[in-house]
Amino acid sequence: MVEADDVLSLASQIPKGSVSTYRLLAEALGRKTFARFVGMALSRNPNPVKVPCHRIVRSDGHVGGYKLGVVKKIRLLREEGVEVKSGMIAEFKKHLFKKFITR
DNA sequence: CCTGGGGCAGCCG
DNA sequence: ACGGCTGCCCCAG
Repeated sequence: MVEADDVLSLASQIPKGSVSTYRLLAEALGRKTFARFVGMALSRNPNPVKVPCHRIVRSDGHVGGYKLGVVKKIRLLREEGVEVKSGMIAEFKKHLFKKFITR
């Protein structure tokens, strides 16, 4: 059974300056159809300090949504060194983190 | 480019 | 507790 906490646990593994995707988290959970649920789980638990939800974007490199406002999400990413242009992550692949520790 | 359907844990009535 | 709808999405058409 996959729970919201599993999502948060994976999300917190993303290092500063990197980004990952809803899809990758879903796959790390072993359920590639969970992308939507991943977003909801992050939204449900707004813990900006422990869980950097702003580092999670859509699989096509588009920024995606953010409970506290997309504008804020973009600002946070920029502060960490990830440039966002026209709603897209610049050099998406370069910043992409996908080595999640699962168990 | 836009549209629709899928998937399922949570939220809300 | 019960059922229906939703959601920080994804992909095929």
